[in-house]
Amino acid sequence: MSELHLTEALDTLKQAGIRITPQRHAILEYMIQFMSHPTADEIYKALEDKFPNMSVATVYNNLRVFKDAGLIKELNYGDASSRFDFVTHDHYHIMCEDCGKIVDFQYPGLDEIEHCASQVTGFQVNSHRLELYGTCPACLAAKQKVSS
Amino acid sequence: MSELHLTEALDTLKQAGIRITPQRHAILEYMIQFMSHPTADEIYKALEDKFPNMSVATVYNNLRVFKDAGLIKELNYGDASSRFDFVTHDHYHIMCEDCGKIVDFQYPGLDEIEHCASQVTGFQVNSHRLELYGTCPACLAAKQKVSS
DNA sequence: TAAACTAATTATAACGATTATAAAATAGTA
DNA sequence: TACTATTTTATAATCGTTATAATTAGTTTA
Repeated sequence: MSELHLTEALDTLKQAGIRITPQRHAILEYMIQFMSHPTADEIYKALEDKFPNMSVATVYNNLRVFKDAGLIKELNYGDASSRFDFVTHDHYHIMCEDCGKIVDFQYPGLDEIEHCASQVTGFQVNSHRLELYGTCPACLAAKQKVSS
Repeated sequence: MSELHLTEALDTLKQAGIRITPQRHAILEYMIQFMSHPTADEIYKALEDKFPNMSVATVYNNLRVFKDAGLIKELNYGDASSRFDFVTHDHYHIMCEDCGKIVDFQYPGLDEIEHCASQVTGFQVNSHRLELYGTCPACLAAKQKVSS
């Protein structure tokens, strides 16, 4: 399953004429295997055993390469580091405001809103970003315990 | 109209025990009058005639104060500077990927999606963020001209 | 397979937005 | 008017990210 994602991803790169280096292979492998939403620095730290000489710039460069190739998405959160998300199927994110955990969830097409906005503003709409914020079950439970 | 927003905003601050300084007054006035989505630096530059000695830190500090008081919202765009939006009624933003222009538009309640996500993930949902991206009419026209 | 060409990596320094700090100034109140 | 906590200012620091230039290494072609 995750093997498939990896070979597909490598194929996409090859198609686009992008070289497959060991570092790129490892970064992709990491993102697919853990399916988390890591920062560039987390990836860098996770791979420093395997690549003691790898530069942070390499991580950033390659994340941009992957992003341009459509393999991953970048999630911005103001001052904090960007997080990167391997693209599988369309999904949205819900983030815990207490612990920062990010959970995926699916929701059927919001194409409707893109169409509506296009009508009203005259924009040609390419994409949208939707995120929810709240408190995750674990943090809810923790709060419950404190207050009781 | 914008007068009303200003006095309301000042009132909110007073209620919260936050002092009204000339700088705060001017920043609020600027945001309400132009109803744009300025960066901290744009505000800083716009007010440097009135306050030649004002520090950038003052702008940042007060934007945070206003944000905590619920008067404004912060819009993050990765590496680029945050933009700040005076809160009036609920609306969403659509951004031009070519020139960076941000336009407001309204769309009736997406409470449905908050409810749905809550069911699926077990989160308590507090808020959401939705943004659209595309090309504005002016940039569309410019492209048309070039290609014809 | 080896040479050649080009792209990628590394190490480092730079950048830019934002924040921390400490001293000076000031708003709000008694 | 005087007091006191808050705010402003000026400056330096921080941190994520990117630019640069030299070195290394994929890939292609002979």
